[in-house]
Amino acid sequence: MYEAITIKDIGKALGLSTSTVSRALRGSYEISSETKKLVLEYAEKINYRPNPIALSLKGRRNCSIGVIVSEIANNFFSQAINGIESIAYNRGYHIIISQSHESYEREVVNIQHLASRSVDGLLVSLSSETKDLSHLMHLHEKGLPIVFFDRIPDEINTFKVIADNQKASYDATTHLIKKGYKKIAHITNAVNLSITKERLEGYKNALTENGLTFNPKFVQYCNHGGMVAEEIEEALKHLMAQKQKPDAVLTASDRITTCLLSAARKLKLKVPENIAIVGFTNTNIPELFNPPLTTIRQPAFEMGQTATELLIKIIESKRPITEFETKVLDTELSIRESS
Amino acid sequence: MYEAITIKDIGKALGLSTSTVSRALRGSYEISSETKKLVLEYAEKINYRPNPIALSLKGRRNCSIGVIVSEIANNFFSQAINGIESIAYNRGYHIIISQSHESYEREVVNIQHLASRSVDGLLVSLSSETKDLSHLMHLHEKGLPIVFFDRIPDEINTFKVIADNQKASYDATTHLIKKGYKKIAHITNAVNLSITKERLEGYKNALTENGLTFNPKFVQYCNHGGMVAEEIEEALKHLMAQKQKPDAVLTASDRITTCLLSAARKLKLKVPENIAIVGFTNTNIPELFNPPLTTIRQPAFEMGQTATELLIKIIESKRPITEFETKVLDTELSIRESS
DNA sequence: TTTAATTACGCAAACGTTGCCACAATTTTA
DNA sequence: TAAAATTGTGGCAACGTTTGCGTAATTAAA
Repeated sequence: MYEAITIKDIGKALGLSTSTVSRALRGSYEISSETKKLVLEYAEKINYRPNPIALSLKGRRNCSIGVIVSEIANNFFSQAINGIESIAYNRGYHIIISQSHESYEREVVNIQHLASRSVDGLLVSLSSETKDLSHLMHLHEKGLPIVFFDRIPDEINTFKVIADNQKASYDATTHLIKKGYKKIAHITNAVNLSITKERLEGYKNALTENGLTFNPKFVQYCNHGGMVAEEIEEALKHLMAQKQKPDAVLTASDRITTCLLSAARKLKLKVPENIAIVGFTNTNIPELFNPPLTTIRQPAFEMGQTATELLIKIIESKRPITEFETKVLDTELSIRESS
Repeated sequence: MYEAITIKDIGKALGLSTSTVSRALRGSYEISSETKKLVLEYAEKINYRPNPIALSLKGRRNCSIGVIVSEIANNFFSQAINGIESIAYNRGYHIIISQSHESYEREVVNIQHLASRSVDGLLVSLSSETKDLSHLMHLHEKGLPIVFFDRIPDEINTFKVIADNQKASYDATTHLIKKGYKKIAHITNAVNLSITKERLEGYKNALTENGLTFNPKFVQYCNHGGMVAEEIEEALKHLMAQKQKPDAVLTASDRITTCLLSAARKLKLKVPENIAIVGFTNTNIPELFNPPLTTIRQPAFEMGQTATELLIKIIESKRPITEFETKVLDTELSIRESS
């Protein structure tokens, strides 16, 4: 369709074979400098661009990175993607973004699509439904570079980048306790996500270290991670229907935090008088909410950058890397009027 | 690297030639039903997936759509992308998302990358820097299906999908006038964008039809469309430094709207007492702002859906389509306390 | 029974590129 | 002066798939 210029056309025009042209373009030492010059100049003139598809077929790198996240309509992920892009662009890589919408099936399909289009590496944040990792394990074993960020698995040994979730929710919970709240609930993501476990851990630790007992009924899991507003409303209703009503909530994701504020308003609960809110969110405008939100901000941009640097390191490494680490980045607690 | 199963492997295992296997898989009439069954079952068993790269090289469709927007960290675009995906997924297409970050150069590079990876079609919303359309024109002439949405060009004749921007800002401005505001400013996007012109037009019309004179000094253009917060702050300062100070502002994009609210707060301006705000934004939570925002909501999801349906129509059409139209979808004005 | 039509399959080329091997021409070494 | 090494280039296979053409075997028509 787009009859692009090929190496053949150049060869024909210059009376050279395709192999000579190919080598000339790649600057091979076995081609005379006159021929090289001739080819290079002509290629430049007619604006020749190698066909990446043909290169992929040949199994060469094509300088593209696949990214899969659950939702781009999420401040954390869109900021992380911007971080990813900022590094990728400078290093000459293109990124291809895909969403799982928290669906295991979509995750599998999209990852397979990316792999089959032979991206050079994958940046993955798992969907909340994902329990079986064989789709990724398989690719990883075959040598496809993969770096996980935010929502990471235990089973695969590679670079991982996360925020210090445990410390973040420990600090946030401690802040609530210091403010005098004693019945602190936790509305969080799907139970199997790494971030859920880490954040729950920090929350628990803060409670017990401050002499409060952990009440499992105060933890509400949202399988859709806030994508379905009703879920959060239900969670809040559940909490408020208990004889022990919470006086504060720690929320574990961008959407859960805003949805909860919305739900509280619907249920005519005043924030923070009836219920205080501290939440993980990467919104740019926490102070514009009513009331201004106390937030835990993840270093999304930096996480994206770090993950990408590590991925490119694997991709471009001469020898297989066997020593991996998990980078843990600090979060930022900003106290405002919602708590 | 990922030694995937090929048609050759199937052939070898079943004692058939690759051509027979290929035809059997595609259900060709010249293959006996037994052979077909044999091949199909075996392929299913070993989970054969055709290599999309090889297919692309052969010039066939590969069921992928390239999407380019300025920023995914923008409610309008992320919702539009979700609309795009909802249709694409059902029709068996994958989408590949790319951002221009309002940069002409990035737009060109990314579009070329998408085209060279042989996507079947392109869904484009122009960057605010884009004036020269030759990169797209060229692809369009070669027959690559393209559908524009939101930020559309005049020069290329194809399907386009937009919101009724003119009516939207006409109605919003009229609303402000009815509320008694008389000095209405307009903070908008880069001057060359289609949406900027359309929205300015509606704003002007509303003013003149209500006996107010249009004051060019009341229009502030933001080349970064709100991606740079300082830009909006500057714009507001400019407006408030005039002897004729505005008493209301119509903002023309997601980020401009929220940034303006933020800037107003910084400048100790009360909303709506000192300055009323009505803005284009697709935030899910306009009522959570302080004050709740009067918004013009674009049907982002539907726009994405419509654009995708049209694109697939072009892609799958047997004969070239020559009759194109521009779909105009209605917006929704929701009046809240900011005006 | 001979010829024609049909069925079911294989061979090989093509897509754009790379990389191994071969080979002629030139230069160096013995 | 013959043999060997070097230089610059072309030929060809390969990546995975599709497809036009050829053909053997079977069936139908004459």
